[in-house]
Amino acid sequence: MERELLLLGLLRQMRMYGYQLHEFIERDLTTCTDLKKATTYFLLEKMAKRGWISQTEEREGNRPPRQVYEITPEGEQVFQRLLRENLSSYTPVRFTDDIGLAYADAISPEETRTLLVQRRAAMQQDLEQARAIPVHEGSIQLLLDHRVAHLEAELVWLDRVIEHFSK
Amino acid sequence: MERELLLLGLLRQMRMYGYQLHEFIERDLTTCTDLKKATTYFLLEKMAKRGWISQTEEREGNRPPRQVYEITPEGEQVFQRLLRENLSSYTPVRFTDDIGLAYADAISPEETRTLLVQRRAAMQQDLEQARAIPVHEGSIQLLLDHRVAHLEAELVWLDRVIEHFSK
DNA sequence: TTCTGAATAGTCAATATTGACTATTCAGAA
DNA sequence: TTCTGAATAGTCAATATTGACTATTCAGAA
Repeated sequence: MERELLLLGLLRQMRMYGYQLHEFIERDLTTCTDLKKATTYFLLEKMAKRGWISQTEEREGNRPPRQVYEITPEGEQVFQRLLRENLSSYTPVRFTDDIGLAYADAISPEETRTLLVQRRAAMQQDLEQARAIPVHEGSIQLLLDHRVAHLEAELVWLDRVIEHFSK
Repeated sequence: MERELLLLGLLRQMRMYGYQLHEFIERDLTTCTDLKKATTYFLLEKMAKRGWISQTEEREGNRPPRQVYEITPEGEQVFQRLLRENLSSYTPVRFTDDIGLAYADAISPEETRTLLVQRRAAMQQDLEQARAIPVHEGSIQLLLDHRVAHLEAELVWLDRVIEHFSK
């Protein structure tokens, strides 16, 4: 239901069409979810069927008509419920990158170390990118802080791991 | 491909049947992935078709026959490739729980705070559970350390967030 | 001996997700 | 004016994932 919450929350701020929603999520909400375009359209269709959102065909200039989505009162109810559910509960993060670590004994410590140093560089770069994002207003800033805090902790941990494979 | 790496890595240590693999993953590798039973069987079937693993029907006592899976030389090649790929690359973590935070302005700071305090309790409990796990040997310990380090950083951040909604 | 509920081992139809494609518009270069 | 490649807006068939179910065995209680 997180993806639904995500879409409802955006539509709550303003009516939008699928492409627009996907663009926005890709640009500003990648830390929360990885939502592909086709999935976006699928979810919008589903939520429209359930009456959470309404769709209106609209055309602008010469462009072909677009489905513009708007949240319904029922959708607002669902949003309120999902929001409280989300805020009050905790979903453990999955570290898919750790799978390889579990099998690190399959190759030499030296090679593991070399590979992890590459990983570290990518992480460092991501951290720098996160730090470069200008300060946002409101609660969006919390997400940005989260990303930075998380990556800093990850780097500390990864350095310990690299150390572990350096003997 | 992470799920495939996960399964290949386990089968590399010993031949197993689907139920066994799923049990093991559920018990010891939940931090890495959330792999449902049905998906496990689907992936095993797929990898068998691709020749990464072989299946043998076996029976034990009165029980109905089971498909026992074993890694093939080709599967070992794939494992080696996937392992190096995994170790050298970095996949940003997705914080699905942050979606709600992005929309926190939809409800009062007081209620947000109350809800987040509940979340904090669940997180704290998870941390305590993580700390209670006895020390493992080898690289599995790295994953446990990771979980603890991560949760500690998360708590620090969440406390700042709760602070933010306490004014 | 019979019953019951947990553990074992899986299947299947419904649902969700994705990569790769189509089709149009538009801005600016040639 | 024509061409080209990026941006816009979406679709669709193939693939992956899941919840809810079936079916058997087994240990111990009654």
